[in-house]
Amino acid sequence: MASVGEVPANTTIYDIAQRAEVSIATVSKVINGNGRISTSTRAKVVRIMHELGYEPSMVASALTGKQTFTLGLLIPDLANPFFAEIARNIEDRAHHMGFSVIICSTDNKPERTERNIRFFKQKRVDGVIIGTGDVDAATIMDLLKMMPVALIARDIPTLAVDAVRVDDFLGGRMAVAHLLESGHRRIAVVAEDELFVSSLERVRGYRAALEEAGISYDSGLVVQVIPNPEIVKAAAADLLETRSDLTAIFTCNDLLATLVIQAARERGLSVPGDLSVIGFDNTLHASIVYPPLTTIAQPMEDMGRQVVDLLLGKIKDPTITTQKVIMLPELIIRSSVGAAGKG
Amino acid sequence: MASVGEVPANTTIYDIAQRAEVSIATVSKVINGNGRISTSTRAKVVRIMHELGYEPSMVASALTGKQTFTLGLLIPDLANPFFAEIARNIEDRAHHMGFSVIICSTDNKPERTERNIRFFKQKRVDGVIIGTGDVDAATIMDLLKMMPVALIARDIPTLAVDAVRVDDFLGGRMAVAHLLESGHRRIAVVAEDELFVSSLERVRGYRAALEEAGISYDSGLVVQVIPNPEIVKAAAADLLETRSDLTAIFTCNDLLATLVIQAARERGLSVPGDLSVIGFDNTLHASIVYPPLTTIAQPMEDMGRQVVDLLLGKIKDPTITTQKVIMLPELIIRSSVGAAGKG
DNA sequence: CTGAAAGCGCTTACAG
DNA sequence: CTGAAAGCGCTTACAG
Repeated sequence: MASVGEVPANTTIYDIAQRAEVSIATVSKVINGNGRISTSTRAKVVRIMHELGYEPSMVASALTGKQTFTLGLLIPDLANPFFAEIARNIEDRAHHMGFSVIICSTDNKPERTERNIRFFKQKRVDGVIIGTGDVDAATIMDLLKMMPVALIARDIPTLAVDAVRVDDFLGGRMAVAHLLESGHRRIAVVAEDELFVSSLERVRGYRAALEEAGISYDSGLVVQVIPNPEIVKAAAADLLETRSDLTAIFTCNDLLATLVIQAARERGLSVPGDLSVIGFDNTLHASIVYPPLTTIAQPMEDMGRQVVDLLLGKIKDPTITTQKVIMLPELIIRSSVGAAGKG
Repeated sequence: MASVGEVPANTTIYDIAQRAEVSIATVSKVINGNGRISTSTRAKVVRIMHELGYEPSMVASALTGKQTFTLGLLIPDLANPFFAEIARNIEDRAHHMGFSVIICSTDNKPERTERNIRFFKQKRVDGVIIGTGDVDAATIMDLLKMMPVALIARDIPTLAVDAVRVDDFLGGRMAVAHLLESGHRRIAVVAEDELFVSSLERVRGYRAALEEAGISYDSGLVVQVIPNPEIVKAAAADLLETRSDLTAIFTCNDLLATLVIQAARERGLSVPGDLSVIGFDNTLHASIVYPPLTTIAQPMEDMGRQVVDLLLGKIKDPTITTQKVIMLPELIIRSSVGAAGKG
């Protein structure tokens, strides 16, 4: 009963003004709750807006020079559980603050990235969050001329741009330290390709942990893959074939961990009996898979909230200080890591 | 080198017109590729737009009465793998057709749903796709007065609204038929609550399959849960405890299947040795979990593409015929179903 | 407390 | 082939 069916769908501020016998300026003021309006006219206007089911046009108000209250989000793939969870948390926080978000998956393909960035510009989004690895410093600087930008789950340290990420180096180090503590010495690492800068950092952490333990680096134990299930499994199978001395593998995310476990199982190895595997991210996957994954957790909820808050801060006041927020990863112990020497 | 750094970020059509020594109407025509423009002026305008790094404002062009080239998408939860994959496919198709999509997760909470729908109206999206179960017929009819609507992965058969979904009834029947063929007779079903209408249909399929096999219906074998991991596992444990005659369970989605398998394993039951489990959806999960899930596949890619095409068709021509597209599910055999009577 | 008027950056007939 | 002008639905000083 709130809306009268006969009224044309595209009711405007003029219709409201006319019926309420006030000016559109007055209507605008009650909509936005600013200016001094008498209680009675306010009530009248509100009632009429309600009766007509009027919804003010954000496109018109955006044109008037205000914001679009829209954020752009660039991620590699929405179907990737980690980015789906990140996107969900970003969405939640943005909505809470009155912003909507346009999510774009790029698959790390330059032409898609470029297209989406142009799209964001044309849409006049108020700011953009970048979670893909294929946007270079020059592109970001260019974008920064038009609107605030914030990085999520990655960073370009040399660039003055807000960023929130987990300490990937530390996380990688923690993962390998846990493996070392469990007695493992021959430890491989499976990482994503260089488009995922974070993977590189995690591998650095892997090297640091080994070094600290006095274990010499063996480049044959480092494998980089593109995130395709078949390719990952093949790479893992190859690794297990050629390096039978392996007792543990650190995989740079949970999905890789799952695939590596499958590859191990297909070769008759039990996890963690014959092979220990530790993941990274702590997505929904980690707890649902068998065996449940010991992994390094990223605080995805905090990260999503923080990156939105940083970006909105910049939107409100462009002169605010740029920040690099680095969150601490956390070791989550489940069942995919066992003591060495049982195999 | 395409853009000149000194130019203010907010270049408008007036700036282009001025520098190109033409009218804004002419610039508008070259942007949109309509009207007759001489090759030389076109070239000149294009060059200047390039030099100034000009991107036309979609908010201004939207206001002029055209479209916003934006779609709204309402789903229960972006972090749910099924909806993440659906959203990804919708995004891909929409982008391909020049539209962006605003994704909103509602968690099936009425206040969120209502808020998001109002948001879509204010944003003047060109159409909305609904994949949540909590939007009733009245709300949809109301929304239809303002813009085209299409349903994904659900339907309200009595309502004249475009919809694309899989045949849930048939899928449920196929799942249980497969279990029956494997010799199972005592088969339970674990479904989501009634907000997921599709779950109800799948349970109907379950009943039909049993009936056709001459097995009488046992309401104690039907359990409904809300999709919370702990609750699902508790419900499954309870079911396994009280009904030790069970040899198979049909779960209404892959996530439930995974949780049921965990619950079974925690009770010392092996899958499929002691208990067979068949899922639904065929998300990424199904192939990644252990044991890999035998499940009923939904053609998510086709569904995403189709629902976008239906909606865009309606946007282009509102008088076009409304369609209910029902896709066929497909049985995907992996390893979670075994022959009965081994336990 | 209220309103007239200019302006946001485009598109679209219409005239030439 | 090109341009002047009206209009899309708002907001924002400014005046009263």
